[in-house]
Amino acid sequence: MTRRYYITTPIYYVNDKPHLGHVYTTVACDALARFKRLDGFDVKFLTGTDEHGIKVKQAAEKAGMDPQAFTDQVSQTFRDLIKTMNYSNDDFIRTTEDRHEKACQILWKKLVAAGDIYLGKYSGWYAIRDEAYYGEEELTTTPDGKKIAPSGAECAWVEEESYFFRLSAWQDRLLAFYEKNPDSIMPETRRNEVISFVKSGLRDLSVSRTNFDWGVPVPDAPGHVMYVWIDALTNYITAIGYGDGEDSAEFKKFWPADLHMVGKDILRFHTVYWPAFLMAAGLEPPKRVFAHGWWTIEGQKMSKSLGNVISPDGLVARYGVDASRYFMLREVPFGNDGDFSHAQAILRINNDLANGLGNLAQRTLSMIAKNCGEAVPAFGTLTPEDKQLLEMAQVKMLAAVRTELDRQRFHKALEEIWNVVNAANGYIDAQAPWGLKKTDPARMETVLYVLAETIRCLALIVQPFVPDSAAKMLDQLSIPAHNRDFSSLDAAHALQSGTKLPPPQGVFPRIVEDEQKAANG
RNA sequence: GGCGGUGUAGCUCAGCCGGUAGAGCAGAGGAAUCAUAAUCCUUGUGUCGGGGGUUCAAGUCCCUCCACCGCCA
Repeated sequence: MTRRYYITTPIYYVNDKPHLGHVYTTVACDALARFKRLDGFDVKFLTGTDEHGIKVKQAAEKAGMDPQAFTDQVSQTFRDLIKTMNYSNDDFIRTTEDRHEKACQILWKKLVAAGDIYLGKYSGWYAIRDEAYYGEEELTTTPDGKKIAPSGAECAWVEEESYFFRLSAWQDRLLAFYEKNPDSIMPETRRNEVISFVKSGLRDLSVSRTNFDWGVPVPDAPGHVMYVWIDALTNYITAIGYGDGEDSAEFKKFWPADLHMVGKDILRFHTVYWPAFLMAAGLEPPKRVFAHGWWTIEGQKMSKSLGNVISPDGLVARYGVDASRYFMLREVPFGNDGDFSHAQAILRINNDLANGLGNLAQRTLSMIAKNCGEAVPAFGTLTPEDKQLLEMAQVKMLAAVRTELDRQRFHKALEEIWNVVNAANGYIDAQAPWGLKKTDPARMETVLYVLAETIRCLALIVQPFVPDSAAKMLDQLSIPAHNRDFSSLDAAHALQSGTKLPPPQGVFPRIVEDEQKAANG
């Protein structure tokens, strides 16, 4: 059995500056990718940027730049996040790369050969600003006869030659696919939306444009470039070598993707258009598309005009990478919308990370440093309490977390982990090793051993979420690099008594802000 | 308007195929003092949105009304 796992973020449109929303999607994928790697899978984790389209072309002109130079620059702001947020992506795709043009054209030709693409004429009310067509009934007319879209953009009647994808022919096969693969769209409420959309009937899809040239040229059709979706969605197969043909080893290995993570705004494209394109080309649809929710900021929509957009740099400067990652994944049931409030972030970070896991490690390791010769203590006969905690940490926790993450329930996975953190803090209080120090030093060592071993397990499993902090904890337990994947998360790989330990250091700092700053948000 | 969803403790949310409500956080009280002024224990009498119905029994099923949200290229 191939234990492989292919996970993707959307490609981000370079017209936008990176913000909390982008980071949220990618962090979720990153945590999953890291988890799967540690769990023994051969993982491919892809992210990238979407760089074509009339808007980009215009933005480049406005900046007085060549479009390629312009996208090079803007795309870089997204690549910078790899360091800022500590992403572990295996590749970064850009739609302006040669390999992508190749892949798009191969796919296009497949669709043509299958008879699913034909030349037609597109006409309608077009708003350049929105890069979108509107129906007559959506428009309002100004006194001087201008047609205005609901967005406020001015529209003009446009007719152009365009290639169409025969989406209308795929309705039944799409519905059959959803039926047979109930987990292919999550959460369930999104699945319902998609199904009802498809049931309401599908129109053919315009898939080329002649009014701009910043895109992938349509094969054998001078003047046409591919329009948005074939170009953008194809990135998922480009990155695994589809440009070298569908027999390429990497493509065979990684397709179909296990998970396309998307924001709910692009759900339809991923669950209707994309599977239809793929099936038409004789390829399998992705196994799952998961649409997560949006963040509001202190109860308000995130928007430039409100000036409440959270930048990745700002986020990390304030809380640190790991704490930021933790908060995003822990605070909200994944799939729901959530609110980002600084007060809540501080509460969560301080309670769970600093006071919970961080303090547990610190109190345990400093007792060991002071009382056990700076080495992993010896242990005697284990009591039922000892065994119970170890069983939780070494056996049950990983299974539970695995189950939750396989359904993208990040908050639940973290909750499972923190059940063990809380149990350990309860255990240390009940056992009171600081009292045993005088009455029964041998028992004290056993208790500290059980705690240290529990912390080892916790540090291992927390790696996907807070990679740097986890590494520090593992360093403090002198765990070698080759014993840090989940195959070591069991009793057989437990700490060896006598192993020298470095001096303990705090791993999760408390966030302390003066009231003024906290009040201002 | 059509389809779907939500409305449960101050806040965020669990409550599977019905048997008289739970968790975390916040708040209150206490214990302990190893630790990042951290930890542990105790503490929840809520019209389960309103009204009606089915049932021995309904947040849990049915109808209806109200509010909010999503999708309808």
